[in-house]
Amino acid sequence: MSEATPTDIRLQMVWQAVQAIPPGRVSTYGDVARAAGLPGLARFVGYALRQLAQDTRIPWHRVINSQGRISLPPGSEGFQEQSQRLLAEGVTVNQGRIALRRFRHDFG
DNA sequence: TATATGACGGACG
DNA sequence: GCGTCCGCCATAT
Repeated sequence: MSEATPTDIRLQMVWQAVQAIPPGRVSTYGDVARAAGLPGLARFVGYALRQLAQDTRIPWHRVINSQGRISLPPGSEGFQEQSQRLLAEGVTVNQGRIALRRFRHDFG
């Protein structure tokens, strides 16, 4: 049996924080990291989302960068997927730019 | 062991 | 608004 490594634990924390983002709202990598108890590890959040399977039920599309933009290559499949999912939730997206209210995990 | 890369962020110019 | 640098963590080679 293999034990959970520190990285495995962190991945769980991040996914849990992402799952807490309600529909129609978005959060940033940095905020998710803080909500997961990993302040400053925004980059790790990107890594965590990258590990998700395509059939995951975790709302990864609600995570954008601090600039209010989608952090995926413009025009890429993932980019379009994220844009479409956000639009489907009523979130306004223009050329990868999100004009919307950020969801604050604890800070309302 | 060292270096490069990545779904980041903040400071600077 | 945009590009560059540096700091952050984990992984790939």
